[in-house]
Amino acid sequence: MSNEEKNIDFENAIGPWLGKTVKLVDFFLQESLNELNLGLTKEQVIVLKRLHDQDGMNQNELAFITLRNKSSLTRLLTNMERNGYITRKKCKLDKRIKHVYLTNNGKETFQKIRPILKKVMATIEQDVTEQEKAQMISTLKKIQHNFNSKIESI
Amino acid sequence: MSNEEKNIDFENAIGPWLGKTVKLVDFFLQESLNELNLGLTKEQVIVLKRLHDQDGMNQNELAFITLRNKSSLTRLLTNMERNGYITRKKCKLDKRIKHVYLTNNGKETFQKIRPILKKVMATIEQDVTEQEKAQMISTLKKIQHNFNSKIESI
DNA sequence: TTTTAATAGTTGCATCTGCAACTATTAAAA
DNA sequence: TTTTAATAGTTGCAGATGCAACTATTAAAA
Repeated sequence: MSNEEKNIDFENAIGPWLGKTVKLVDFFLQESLNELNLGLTKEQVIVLKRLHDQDGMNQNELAFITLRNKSSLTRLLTNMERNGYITRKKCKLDKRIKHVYLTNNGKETFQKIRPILKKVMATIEQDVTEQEKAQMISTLKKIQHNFNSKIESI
Repeated sequence: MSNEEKNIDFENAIGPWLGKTVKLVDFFLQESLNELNLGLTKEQVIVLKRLHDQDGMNQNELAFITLRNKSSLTRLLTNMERNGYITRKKCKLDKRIKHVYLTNNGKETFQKIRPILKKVMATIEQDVTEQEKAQMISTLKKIQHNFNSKIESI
């Protein structure tokens, strides 16, 4: 059987295993959030987390740090603003820019979901040794580098 | 600083690194597909791949193997059928079931995207040693097991 | 200073997604 | 055999996403 005709093997490749693992983690995170009955999505939770770390980021920064494009973030924030988790304030010095802040409700809500985030992250690393963890992150960085260097060279 | 107040550290945790890596891979895959100008999405490509491996699966099996729920698959297939990549045929023995087949166009299209899939998978594993790869997959399996055992116990 | 270019954010459009409720069909229980 | 339960797939609803085109504003160039 020539190489051209050989099936692409998803069972022994890193990519599919990565994808499946992330889907499982995402499912478990969303499942845990649903139990709180706050109508929160996992995407909104990441935004809450990032704003908790650094309140007042502008939308550009927030889009970058949460790994989505700006139009997607716009609508994510619209939903979160409607639900009272965040507010947008136009910058006085540069009226193009909007800074994003947690409301009190947003801050309180983050405290409610914090244990869930911790639980999910702990479940991921359960029975994973420090050595495995370091090795995993190292290889992930290498993979990211592989793509970043390809993308930048376009 | 008490443990309750400590920030959740995304930089030294496996979860966020996994998520970021998968997003980067997905972006690169979609980017590569867009260059073909076939209007194909990465999700559709995975369906083509799975049907290429095993034509005629029913929707339930296809949903399971592609890691999505059945309603999501229904609409994915609707789009792919509209674009002439697949057909659905009602099973005569059990009229609830629909088998899904690649059309000739679907088969030809898969041959066009096969090199892209190979390229993406090769980029992921570029400069990754066999030892690293085995270690990575082993740890990913462990993580999946952590969640699967939690989910099953509900 | 006027023109041009870059930037921040929004919106239209199309797709993907999950949940819950629904239809149709088949299998199991009474 | 009639009733009940389970199964396969679809649909309404709402959210997330990316791309391209758009507005408003600011910065750079002529």
